[in-house]
Amino acid sequence: MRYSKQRELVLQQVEALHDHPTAEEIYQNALKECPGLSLGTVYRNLNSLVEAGRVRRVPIPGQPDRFDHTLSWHSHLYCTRCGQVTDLALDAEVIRRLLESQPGRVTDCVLTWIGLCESCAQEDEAIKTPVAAAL
Amino acid sequence: MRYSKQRELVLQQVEALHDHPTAEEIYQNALKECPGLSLGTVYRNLNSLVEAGRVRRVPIPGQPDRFDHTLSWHSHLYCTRCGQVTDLALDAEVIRRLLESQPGRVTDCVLTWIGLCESCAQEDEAIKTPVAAAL
DNA sequence: CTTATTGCAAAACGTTTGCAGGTTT
DNA sequence: AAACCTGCAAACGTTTTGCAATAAG
Repeated sequence: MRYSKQRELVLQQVEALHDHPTAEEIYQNALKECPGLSLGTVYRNLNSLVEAGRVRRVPIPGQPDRFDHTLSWHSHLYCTRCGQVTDLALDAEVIRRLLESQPGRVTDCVLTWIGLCESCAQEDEAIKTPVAAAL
Repeated sequence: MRYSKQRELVLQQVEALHDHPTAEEIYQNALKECPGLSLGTVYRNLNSLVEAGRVRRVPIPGQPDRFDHTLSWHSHLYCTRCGQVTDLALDAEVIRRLLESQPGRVTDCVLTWIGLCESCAQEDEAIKTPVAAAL
């Protein structure tokens, strides 16, 4: 893999944006520092960076892929209210038990939680109980 | 939700095809029994059946959605060699520990294993060790 | 000088949607 | 009759691709 200004910039963005940006978000941010950059190049570079193991792809059902600078294994919570994706650590022993219980030759595992993040869960609670919120 | 021949047929197909068919596969099979059926209708009905809880959607990263007649919670293995999706039971205690450890208000969880299914893992082994396979 | 990488635009892909007409209740 | 559902085709959002031009080694 040859050096390229564009790929370096894409990697920088993924490492700078810690909120699991989409390709489009990475593109919009990178554009500020490299006018003329094209979205296709961002996609191509994200693919090679994922393949090279420098970046992780975070697939979210029914949503565009996100990208993660954290390389160690963890799970994600997709909040259906605010759209935010947050990292969730998992008990190491639970992971080991999961991995050990699998037949075949597993190379990867995608674990995604769907629901409300902590702050949306709180807000939602407040909305559901307006009386309590007014106190 | 009103009765419709097309929706009934889509449901039948999901229940008949136990290999996690895609919308396209369901469409192709249903077409035999209902010529003139349209793909859009299959998508619409799959969506309403999922919403009604009669069918489960199985999202596979980078692949079209699959649909599952099994309603109880389980995980899936996507074989990157043959493309097959197989059900994988999970230890109930492990699931409970996973769910309990989550913050926010989780409503669903998608757990997908990526790798080789048992038969592809075997074949792959045979290819990698041709001498052993010849014995 | 060779070949990877780029920007651009077009296409691919899976899926949704608007509409006019047909079905169910 | 009112609502729902259909087929059709067009549109959608995300991602990939073919191409000629540019940049890296």
